[in-house]
Amino acid sequence: MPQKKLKLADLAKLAGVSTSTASRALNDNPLIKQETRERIQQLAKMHNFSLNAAASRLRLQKTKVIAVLINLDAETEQSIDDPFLLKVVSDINLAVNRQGYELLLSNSYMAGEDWYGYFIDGRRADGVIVVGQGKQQARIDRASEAGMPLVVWGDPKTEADYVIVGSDNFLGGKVATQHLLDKGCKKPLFLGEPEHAELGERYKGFSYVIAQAGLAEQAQLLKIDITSQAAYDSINRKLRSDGLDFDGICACSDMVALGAMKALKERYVSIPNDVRIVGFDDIAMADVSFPSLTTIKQDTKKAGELLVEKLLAQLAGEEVSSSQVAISLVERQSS
Amino acid sequence: MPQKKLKLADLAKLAGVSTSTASRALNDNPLIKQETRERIQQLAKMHNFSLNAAASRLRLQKTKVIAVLINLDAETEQSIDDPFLLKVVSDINLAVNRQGYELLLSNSYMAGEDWYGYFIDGRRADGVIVVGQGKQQARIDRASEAGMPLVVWGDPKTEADYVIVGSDNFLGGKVATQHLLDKGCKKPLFLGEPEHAELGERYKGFSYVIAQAGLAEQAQLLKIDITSQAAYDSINRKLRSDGLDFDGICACSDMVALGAMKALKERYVSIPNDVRIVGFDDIAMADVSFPSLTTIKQDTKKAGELLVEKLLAQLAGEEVSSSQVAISLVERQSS
DNA sequence: CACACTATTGCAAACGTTTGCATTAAGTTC
DNA sequence: GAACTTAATGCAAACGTTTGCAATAGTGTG
Repeated sequence: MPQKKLKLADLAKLAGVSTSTASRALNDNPLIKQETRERIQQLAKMHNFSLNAAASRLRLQKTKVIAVLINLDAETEQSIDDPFLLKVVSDINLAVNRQGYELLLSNSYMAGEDWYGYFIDGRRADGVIVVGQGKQQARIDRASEAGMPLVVWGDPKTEADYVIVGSDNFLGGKVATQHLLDKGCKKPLFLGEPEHAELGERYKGFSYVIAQAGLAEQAQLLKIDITSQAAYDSINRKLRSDGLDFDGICACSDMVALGAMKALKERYVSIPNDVRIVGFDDIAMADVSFPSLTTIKQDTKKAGELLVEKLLAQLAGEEVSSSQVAISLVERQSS
Repeated sequence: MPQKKLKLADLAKLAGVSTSTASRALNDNPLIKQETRERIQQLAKMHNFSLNAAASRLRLQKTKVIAVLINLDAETEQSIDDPFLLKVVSDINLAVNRQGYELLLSNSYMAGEDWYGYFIDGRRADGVIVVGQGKQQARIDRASEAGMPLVVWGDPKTEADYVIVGSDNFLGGKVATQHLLDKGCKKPLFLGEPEHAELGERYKGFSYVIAQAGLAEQAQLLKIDITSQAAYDSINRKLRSDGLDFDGICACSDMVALGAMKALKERYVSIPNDVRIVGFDDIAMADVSFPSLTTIKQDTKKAGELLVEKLLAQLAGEEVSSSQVAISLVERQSS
């Protein structure tokens, strides 16, 4: 069996120094002679020594952990399945690691009501990144007021007293819509949920371009839940009741776009000839679907880095503010 | 600003008892009078008190944390993007929480060479769940030998001295292939990587059914990386060079199946009339694609629960063994 | 050589829990 | 009422780090 866990004191004894010296040596403290430092570090490596993180955290009052809180819808402790959100988490993970922090994956189920108490007082993490457009506004506000280091992935334009990082959704909506018009659409349809913070901005972008082009009369809005299933159902229903009274779809997400596409294809509506479609997110499937999906790409990699950067800056006591990451149009076959 | 963090001793003072009593009360220790217990628990809630996890872990030598290690391919610190793996992680997360544990999301980049040292000695987690068919065999073995509580998501049939949970891939391959034959395929093609543990089992299942049906001559194997892009490219290449010399595809994953489907659709090969396709995993997209994809569903929810259950059993000192979760055929339009 | 300085190292306290053991209070038995 | 049991609580040590301060050794100066 693995011999008893080596603690710092043991390592120090092996090296013939005091624990203090060993501790400092491992942390590359210049107080310790270069030579001694290296010797101890080598020794540590040789013996597969690792510091007890619990002890270290207790002493330092810092965890070197960032919690990522995935905002589940309501209290239905369902798992997330939106591939885009998972991608965001994955990119945050990378950024967190690159900064030498660890990632505690959590959700509103674990964290309960009092996020500040749970994460910060509980010394589980030094700060929190909230992912997911949730109904948890109240809890976020409370945690933020309590002084919890916090960054949210969402719509940066939202008025809030905490830092938000997200795409320029308004611009995204504009670009997508303008692209549809450039391709000749006369009767565009917005498919999504305008009440929602981020999606609402996209809708505003849509409306703005429509108004500029003087197409307000011909444009439509189809309010749906943001799932591919809902998109599929509602497009189906609409085709049955109204017929094909649109020639372009600006979808609030790729999953929604794909759901809509499926409904159209089933009814032999040609894409992009009869209807052009633009999605949002650029998930992996956008490229694989047929026809491949034109979409607004969100730079999740950059976003992950920004989120972490800003959180760390907060921890360092700096003043930080919300910011946007660029979006870009990825033109494929569906338009 | 939030008043100074309340510690257990403070709470005790407020309640007029000793720290020991307070501690026991919060842990519902029957040594303490019921009435006192309730009083203190209420007080704790009132003051939003939470225990310092770092201190608690130090004292208990337990973390109540489970690490999930995502096996990145090689050292290319790339993020994961396979939606299926992310789904697995998400379901593990749920199961972990349900058991009152927290989830540390990690990867080979953070954990370095010596997993035992990093997670266990380092008191970062009590046990580890490894996700993802990786090349990290050596590290897994080493950690397992060192006595690290460990469960792996993979192919349960693999000979190993650690516990593996996964689908019955052999059966999955058989069911998928049989389904193709039932639908009338005469010239089936397996699309995937037979060297790979899990995928290899699926291929064996494929081969088994083929042999039984006496179709060994007509069947083919197309070895590819397990990405939709590789599938798309290789099917394209094959169509160009060999023409359409197959009438069914047994794909090793849904992403691969979708990539293949795209290539076929682009060349106006009719699905399922000319070629029938069966995928593996049942990711969200399988239902949304057009035609929707027949596939072998892996029960990730059940798998997540099993993984966690077995890990906790190990922690409790029980003897546990590998096991399989059921698979099921989800029949859709592509066949 | 005494002095002041600097470069290294060690001592010991503190971080906030949990728990074995001792203690007290209350109840029971003869 | 003494002796004994049981119920409830408190004392103090321990978990393994990190770090302010003290101490020592080494170096150069007048």
